[in-house]
Formats: sequence, structure tokens, C-alpha cells
Amino acid sequence: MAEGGESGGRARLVSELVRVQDLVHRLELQLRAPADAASVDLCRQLIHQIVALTDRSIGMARCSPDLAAAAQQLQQQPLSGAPSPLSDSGSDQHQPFLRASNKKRKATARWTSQQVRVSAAGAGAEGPADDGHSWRKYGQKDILGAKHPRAYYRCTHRNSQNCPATKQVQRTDDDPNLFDVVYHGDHTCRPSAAPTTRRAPHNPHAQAALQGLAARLTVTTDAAIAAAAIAAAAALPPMTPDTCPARGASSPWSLASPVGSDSNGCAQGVSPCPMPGYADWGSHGDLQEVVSACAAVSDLQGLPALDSDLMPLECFVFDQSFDMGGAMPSLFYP
DNA sequence: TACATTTGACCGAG
DNA sequence: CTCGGTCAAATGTA
Repeated sequence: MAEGGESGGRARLVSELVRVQDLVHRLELQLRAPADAASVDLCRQLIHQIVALTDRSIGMARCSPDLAAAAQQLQQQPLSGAPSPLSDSGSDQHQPFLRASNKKRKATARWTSQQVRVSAAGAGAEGPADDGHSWRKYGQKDILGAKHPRAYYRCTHRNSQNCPATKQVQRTDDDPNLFDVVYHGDHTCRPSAAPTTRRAPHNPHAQAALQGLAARLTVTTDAAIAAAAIAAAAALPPMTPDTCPARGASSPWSLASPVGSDSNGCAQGVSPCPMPGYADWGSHGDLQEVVSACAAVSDLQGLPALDSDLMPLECFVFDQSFDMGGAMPSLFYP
């Protein structure tokens, strides 16, 4: 990505985003503690600060010529209609993983597919952390032009429940701590059948919601997409169930269980929108985009990406009554 | 013993 | 023919 033209404004933007990141970390820690009135209040305060900081970041990003230009360019290419992660996005010189993808197996292209880039931080060195589904490795291949082999996984319940979900995991060339994960197909296995070995969440619904959020946190580190995300959050009309990308159409959320913590079937084929229990989730995709942008932009600056260990943020619920007059949805802690 | 993983062979699209 | 994706036997592990 182009590194020239670093401006003070951009540095300030990054600084803001770093603060957002820090707040998110603090929120995560807070949410891990047993809920009581005081901690709920603190969470609300943190959320308020995050929202405010993010809002400011958006404003700064929109004033940044390069980001704004990229955003404008990509704004004409709605995220929901963005090319499949497997297709050539035109910006994948840093993602050989993408470029190498769509040469074969057109038959699989009809599947839902979703690429996420996840950090191995906090997980084993062998790969990203568990995403909540149980996977069985069925193959590994050295990929032409890639330093690291690609591993192929299928759902453990493929045989017992005919679950077609598969994923491919490949360590990125440039950062051994990052993995590109491509999910194919939806899980049709029942959630109860997917062993959730992770700790019990205080609020399973909220955990599912945060998993979606976290998915977006790690979806990509491409600056242009980050700019588009900012544009989407700041300028595009809120998504409605109508505009919520349908499952099976390369929805950014359709199967975004990033390795790191999806849990119990939040990617099940239950709702047209990604998170069961959130019928109107689509209207809140904006925040996901924004935070994704935060992660991406900070990565753009060589800062550590928000890693998958953030996933356990588990207690958000989007306030659906919030007036979307502003760019940001509000959050509350149930 | 019942799983999961490894790994070379095979298949099929381009 | 190349190469990505899958299969399945061999092997490992709890």
C-alpha cells in the first residue's frame, strides 16, 4: 500500500484509533468480570467513549485526502455487493492468498464464502484459535507462490449431519502471526451438535453479536477497504433488512466466524442476517464497518492489528431504538 | 477404541 | 499439463 504522503492528520487518526483499540480492550476486560451495576455503568461509559472516538476518527478519515479518495472510489462498490473474497479485488498484491484462489473448482464458487484475516496471537502457534465450530482437517497443500501451506478443514458433522461447511487456513506470507481463513458453505449442523468447548458466555446472544463484530475487526487489513468501511459507516444509508446482504451471496457476515471465537452456530442458517436473535442486525452493520476500519487503518500504520483474542467481548447488544441520525449506532449493555 | 491428523494419490477445471 | 481441492489409508492420540 502506498505509504507516501503521511500527514499529521493521518497520524492523529491512527492515534485516535489506537485509543479506540485500548478502550475496546478495557471493555473486554470489564465484560469478563461478573456483571454488577458498577461494571455495567463502566461498560456504558467505555462504550460511549468508543462511539465518540470512533465518530471523531470518521471525521478525520473523511478529511484525509487519500482515505477519502479510496472511500469514494469504493463507495460505488457496496460492500454487500463486493466481489467474492475469492475473486480478484484488484488490491491483492499483498494477498497472494486471494490471487491464487479462483483458478479451480468453479463448482465451489457458488458457495457462500468469506475470507477473514485473523491473528494467531493468543492462540496456538500452529494456527488461529478455535472458532467455536468443530473442524476436521482433511488436507494440506503447498500453494504455488505462497510460503506456507494451506490447510483444508471440513465440519466434523459433515457425515453425521451432512454439514457442507469447510474452511481453508493459510498463514500469510508477510506476517506469520496472521492467518487468512476462507470459509465455504454454511453450517447446517445444529448448534447443539457443535461442541462449544469455550467458556460459557454470560450472554450467549451478546456473544454471538460480538463475534460478528470481531469478525469484522479482522476481516481485512487493506487500507482501501478500510476507507470504504469508513465511508459506508459515515455516509451510506443504514442497512435495512432489505439491504442486508442475503446469506449465500458473499455477505461479509454470512459466515464471518473468524477463527478466534465464533461460537455456537452463530453462522447457522437461521437468519437472513448473520446473528440469530438479531433480526435487525443488518441496520447495525455500520458499526462493524467502522471498527473494521479501525483495525485495518491501524494495521496500515504498522500497528498491531486487533487480534482474534478480542473476540470474547461478549456482552454488547445494539440499541435498535437508537436514532440513526448520526453515523453511529449506539450500544447498550443489557 | 474412536476419534483426529498426516500425507501421497487422485480428480477435474483451466 | 498444471495446480487447487479432495479422498482415503496410515498413523497418532486421548
